[in-house]
Amino acid sequence: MAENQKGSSDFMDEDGGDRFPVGMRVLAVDDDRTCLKVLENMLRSCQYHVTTTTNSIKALEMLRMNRNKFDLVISDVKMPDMDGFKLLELVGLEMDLPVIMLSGHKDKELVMKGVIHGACDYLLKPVRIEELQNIWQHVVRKKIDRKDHNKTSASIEETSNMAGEGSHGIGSENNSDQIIKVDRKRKEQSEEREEDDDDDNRAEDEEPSSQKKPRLVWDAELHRKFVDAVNRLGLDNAVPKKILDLMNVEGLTRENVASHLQKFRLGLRKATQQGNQVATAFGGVSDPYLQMGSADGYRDFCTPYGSRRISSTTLPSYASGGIYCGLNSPSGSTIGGIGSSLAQWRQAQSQNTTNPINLVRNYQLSMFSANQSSSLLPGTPTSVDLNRFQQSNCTTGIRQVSPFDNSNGFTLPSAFPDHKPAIGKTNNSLFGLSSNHLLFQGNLVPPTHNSGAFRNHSSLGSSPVNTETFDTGISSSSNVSEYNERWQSTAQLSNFPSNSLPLNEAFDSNQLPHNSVKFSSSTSHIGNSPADFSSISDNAVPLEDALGELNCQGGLLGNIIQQQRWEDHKQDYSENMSNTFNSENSLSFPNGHNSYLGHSLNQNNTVDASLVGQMNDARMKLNDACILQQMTSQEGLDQGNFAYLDDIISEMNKQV
DNA sequence: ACGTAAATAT
DNA sequence: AATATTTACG
Repeated sequence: MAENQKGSSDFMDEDGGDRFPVGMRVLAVDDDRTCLKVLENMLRSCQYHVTTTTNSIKALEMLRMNRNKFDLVISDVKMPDMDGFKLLELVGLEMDLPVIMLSGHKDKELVMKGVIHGACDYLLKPVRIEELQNIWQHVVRKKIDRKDHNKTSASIEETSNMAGEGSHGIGSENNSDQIIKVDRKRKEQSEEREEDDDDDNRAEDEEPSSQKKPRLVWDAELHRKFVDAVNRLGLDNAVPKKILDLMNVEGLTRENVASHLQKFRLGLRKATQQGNQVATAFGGVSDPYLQMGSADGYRDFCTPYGSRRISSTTLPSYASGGIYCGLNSPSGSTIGGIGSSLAQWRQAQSQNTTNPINLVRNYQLSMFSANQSSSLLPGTPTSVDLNRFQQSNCTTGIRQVSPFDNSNGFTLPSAFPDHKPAIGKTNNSLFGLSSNHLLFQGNLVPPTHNSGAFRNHSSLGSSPVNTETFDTGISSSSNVSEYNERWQSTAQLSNFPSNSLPLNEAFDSNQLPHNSVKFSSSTSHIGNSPADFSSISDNAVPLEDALGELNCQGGLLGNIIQQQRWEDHKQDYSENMSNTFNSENSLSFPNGHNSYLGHSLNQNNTVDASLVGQMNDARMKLNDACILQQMTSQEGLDQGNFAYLDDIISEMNKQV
């Protein structure tokens, strides 16, 4: 009756309860073929789905191989190779399935042994069908026990899920909480499945009595909490348990956190490593972009939706591009702002992360290295690191849940309720970035003068945008509007789901708050490309985020980032920078949409490879600088470390 | 309780 | 095939 299977999977559910015993999947084990046959027939008559085998070892293999494919095991006690007790023991250990022992002897000892080993019942041989008709109760009992256990051990929030048992316990509905469900043990699986007497295969229904823990997905919100917790604890004290407490997420287990922490640290490590590599190649490598892409394991860098990449072979070094990373100057009012406590920063961060846009960005941005972080402040992960991790996630995250893909049930608006700017302005002052803007200056960037340049242009649907203009390399004298148009289109094309809200609108510079980090690049006069590209993501983005932003923009548009503060020192570092900053004509560029540009670019072979190379450099340097900046801020060593920053800048200048 | 590595799931 | 998560273990 393989047909009944269907029902068996639901039998536990409220609704499926009606037919429950019918189709219950039973594995009968007995070395005595005759007895087995008899048993089988009786079980069948009870409407159970029966699978039989005369070999206990084989039985175990079958169970291991078909986890969740059996609801109950009924086994003879005395068997060669492996007796029923052993089987019982292993089953109990590995799959927590109800096991009924069968024996021709009623020795108290044996019965006791069976019970001790976890047998849920001990039947004496000859078994009467009446006895078998009720064995399903053990399945139910088991299930109930498990349920209770879970509830006590970890507050499983989804009682409903529990009821459903087999259902998946992750309520992704509310981004904030995840639910973990029943746990089970998993084991190795031997791959062979053998003959048995009759059928054995099952369709893969889901929830018999044993099942694995549902996979927890670390969505942005959850991760945000995680990062927040880690931040609060400090990387050194951030241990699973503490993090778990801080996160305060129902159903989340320490293991979950530990696991995530593991990955997190790994990401951190990689990041730093990568950073070092980059540092090494600082002046030479022409295509760090690609290197990073494959070297650090973060594939699809900036191209979460696409796979096309720019060929490294076509990446000549970029001569005219340069990067100026003038994080806030060591002097100036900003510094005062920097005084904000880490706590504040954290708050800001969390707030920020809460922002839909940021979230999106996080998902999209790729992570970049921050080499110096470790060397400068050993053991003191910087927020950049954390961010980096987040970013790394985005790459993969996108795969699972695209923030832009409504089909995933991931809804930006609802998922990220507005948070009151408890810290308001403080928010951005974190790293002295408050009220400062990161200026993006690049010679390759298209000129823009309309603040609304990046607004949605629905017309762009899905058709490929002409991006020949991206070939700008250095020449680019194409007219501004055209550029804008293209950028817009391109960006949009890949960025905004047709039905999504025009995030752009939200970021219209006009509507943006002041204290946010901004990226603005204005006409660049460096080299000979009068290109001008300015973007402002004015959304109270903490440095961390700003970094991400920069990474993307810098990487894609390849250019220079500068903070307003930079002005103070621009002369010292670069003449080119002068008067290149005007955040006025800048257009708002929605956070996180930069990567799309990259994507678009990638899709166009027309992109000037050199640009990419340069962008990478820029990005990396920017990173370094930012990190430094960050560290400085955190450590209050602004002045002291500034020298370093200078170096970085000088380095960048050289390139230019 | 931790952290790391192996096992699995996607 | 590469990652992300879950488990097993010391």
